[in-house]
Amino acid sequence: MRTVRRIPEATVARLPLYHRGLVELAKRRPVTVSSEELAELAGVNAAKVRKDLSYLGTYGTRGVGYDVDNLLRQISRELGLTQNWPVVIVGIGNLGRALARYGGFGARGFRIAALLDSDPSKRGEKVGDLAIRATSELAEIVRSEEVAIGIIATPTHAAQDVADQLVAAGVTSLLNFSPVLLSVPADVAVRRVDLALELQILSFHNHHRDAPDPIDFPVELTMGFGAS
Amino acid sequence: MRTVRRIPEATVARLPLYHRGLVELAKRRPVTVSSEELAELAGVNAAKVRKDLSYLGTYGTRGVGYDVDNLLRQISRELGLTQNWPVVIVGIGNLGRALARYGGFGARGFRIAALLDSDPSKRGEKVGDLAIRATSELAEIVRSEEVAIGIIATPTHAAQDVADQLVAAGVTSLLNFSPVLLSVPADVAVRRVDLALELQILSFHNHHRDAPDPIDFPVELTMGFGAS
DNA sequence: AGAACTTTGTGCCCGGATTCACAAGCGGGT
DNA sequence: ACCCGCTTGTGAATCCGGGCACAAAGTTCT
Repeated sequence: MRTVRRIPEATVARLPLYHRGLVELAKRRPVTVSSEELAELAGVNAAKVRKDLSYLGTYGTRGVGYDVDNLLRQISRELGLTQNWPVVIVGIGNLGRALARYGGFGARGFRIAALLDSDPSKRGEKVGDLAIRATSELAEIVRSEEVAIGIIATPTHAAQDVADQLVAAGVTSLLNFSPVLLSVPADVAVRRVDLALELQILSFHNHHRDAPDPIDFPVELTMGFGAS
Repeated sequence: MRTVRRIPEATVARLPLYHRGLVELAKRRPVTVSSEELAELAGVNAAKVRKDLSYLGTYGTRGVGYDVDNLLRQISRELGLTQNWPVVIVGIGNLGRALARYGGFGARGFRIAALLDSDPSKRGEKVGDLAIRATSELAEIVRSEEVAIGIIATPTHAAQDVADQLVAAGVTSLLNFSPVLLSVPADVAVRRVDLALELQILSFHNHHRDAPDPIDFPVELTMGFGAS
């Protein structure tokens, strides 16, 4: 085992799954988990679990499994969830409002620092226990609260402009709900959540289930994704 | 070139990107696109665009590019977007409401057939131009409207139960917004959108940007994802 | 007609990720 | 103290997807 290996992106994307599985598990049974059980919880292969966890270090005990509390701590540390990241939500329309009221963030290491919208008529309106503020306050808020993550829930046409403002203010990670491709400096991390895109992928599978291309034979539908 | 090749899952996930790019493009300039331009629009490599499109058939013209209208038609056909898929949304809380009012679905081949919620006090309430109905009507609605796609926006604890009901009613594709792993028959396609998970991945990158593990050296941050 | 240029379609290689399979290591029982 | 059973950690094989680079094929210009 090496000093500290670089963690593959695919593994990073699964760590939150293990994290959640362990949180659930910890409520019931604060002892140990085997890679087999954890794999079950996360919906992946047991060997993958072991390899993923081995990137974090050697925290398992052969013949026994992993100590739940310790593993949870290690994953949290690796994901940086020991600190409470402040996030700002820009664009308080239907989606922004829903995100603002969504309880799941607070429960998992994130704190909504501010809600911003460019529409003056929304100014001051309360959503949950935060008031909507002007986008002009963005830079000031990001600086004073040390916000590192920005959520973009604006209409499509405003997304790039908002992204630019967020980056200029010092935000280094963006979660983009608009269906456009944002152009940002290479050292800014962007993740996009595109709802219509997800439906279109499902549409593809529906379509090819009912009407497989004539020449094609009913090939095994490899639909393990999503759950996997 | 073969008869009809199986389309790789990775390609399927990109077809919607090309689709959107082409829709935008078609508004301005109804002529041809090169793989280079399309790659730019979708944020991917030009060779990848050509390879992806070659799975659909040979629709390009060497020395010229692809006919925008035709390509759009072919991609739509492949994704099954020529028909207007009816979808039901189950769980009309913050998120369900936002999804119900989100205009993006209708614009891209989907029609919201019904909004369902188990809470009797919401029964009949209008969201957009649809009234909220009882989950007991689910089976009837799915059958009569031939709904193939279900969106689960319920609280976490209800998600599996709702999934079971949807599957029992004949829905073959699920878009799951709850952070749990749904267990469904192998021939049902599931995609999960987990908001907290996305933030946790961003958290990882933030964390490892500020405080790379001491033993580790500041390795090149491979953050092309999301935008790529 | 032919040369010069453009852009597709794809063979090939490479790197990353998944999975298998097994040796190494730990605990419990005798 | 030793053996047996269980579970981790990881080499090795495989699979899949990305990207280069180039031949094939079309267009335009002279």
